Amino acid sequence: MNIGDVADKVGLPAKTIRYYEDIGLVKPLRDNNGYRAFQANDLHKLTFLARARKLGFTIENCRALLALYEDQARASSDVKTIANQHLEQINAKISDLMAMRATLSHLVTECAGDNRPDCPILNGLSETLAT
Amino acid sequence: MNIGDVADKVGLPAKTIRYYEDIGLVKPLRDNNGYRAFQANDLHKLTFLARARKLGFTIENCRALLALYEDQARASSDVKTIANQHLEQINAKISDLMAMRATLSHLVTECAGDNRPDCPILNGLSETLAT
DNA sequence: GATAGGGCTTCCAGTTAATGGAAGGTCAAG
DNA sequence: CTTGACCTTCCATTAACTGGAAGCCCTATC
Repeated sequence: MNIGDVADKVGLPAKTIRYYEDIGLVKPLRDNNGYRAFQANDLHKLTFLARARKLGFTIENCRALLALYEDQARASSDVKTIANQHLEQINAKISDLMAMRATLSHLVTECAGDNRPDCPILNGLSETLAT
Repeated sequence: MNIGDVADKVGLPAKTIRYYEDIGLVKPLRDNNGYRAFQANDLHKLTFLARARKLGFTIENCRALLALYEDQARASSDVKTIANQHLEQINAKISDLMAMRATLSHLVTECAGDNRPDCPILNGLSETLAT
């Protein structure tokens, strides 16, 4: 299967698939004309990658997960460890963002948002923030 | 004031302050020896930048906010618009992350995490995700 | 006066995960 | 045989820094 069809099937841009080949995540065969010839196994891996990336795993985590995915003798605990670390990072990001939101929405509600120059948002950014 | 002292005061690495000069956010004077000589106004701007960045504003947003900050005739509504757009982006990111967390933690709770190879996390990533 | 240290300077390269675009080869239809 | 849609590679760019090399400057100590 050519790259365009693969892109449609797995929901990744062709550019991204070429990039994944560049960094060694997939190794499609080549036709005589030089076109990439993707096999069923390549499609599985790309689908796997698309989903793992959508869940926010880094490329390096994806590489590790893919290796485990292909290792029939893997221990599920290895996978769980990676997933749990990632969950912790997600939680940390959510906390960060919620703290930002609290501070910023507090500033926004205090701002009249009119034609006058007096602005609690700018004041809040220039004075000490009660974070 | 030299860059090291400024870095300590405003809580930004010296590297970052030089970078901010590179992209035109601050324009410190220079001493005869070529060292940057930061004035009180530079410190205010850098403090402002540090706080806005900590709230997740992009550099370009910071540039716009800084311009408004220095514009005595600004309308507070201009600031509020930027802040509100940013709030929306924060909310969108939080939603994204919470969806990721839901899917991933579901997969994780189903995984035994033992020595056996059977792993619902990898299965979930290779099959269709119930996102 | 020599030297050692710490701080300062510039400039170049690398990070993440792609994305955009140029120049050019290939294929199927009409 | 030409047109248009694919495909190829390669280079540059994105955001916001960060790391490191090579080298100047300043102060203190021997």
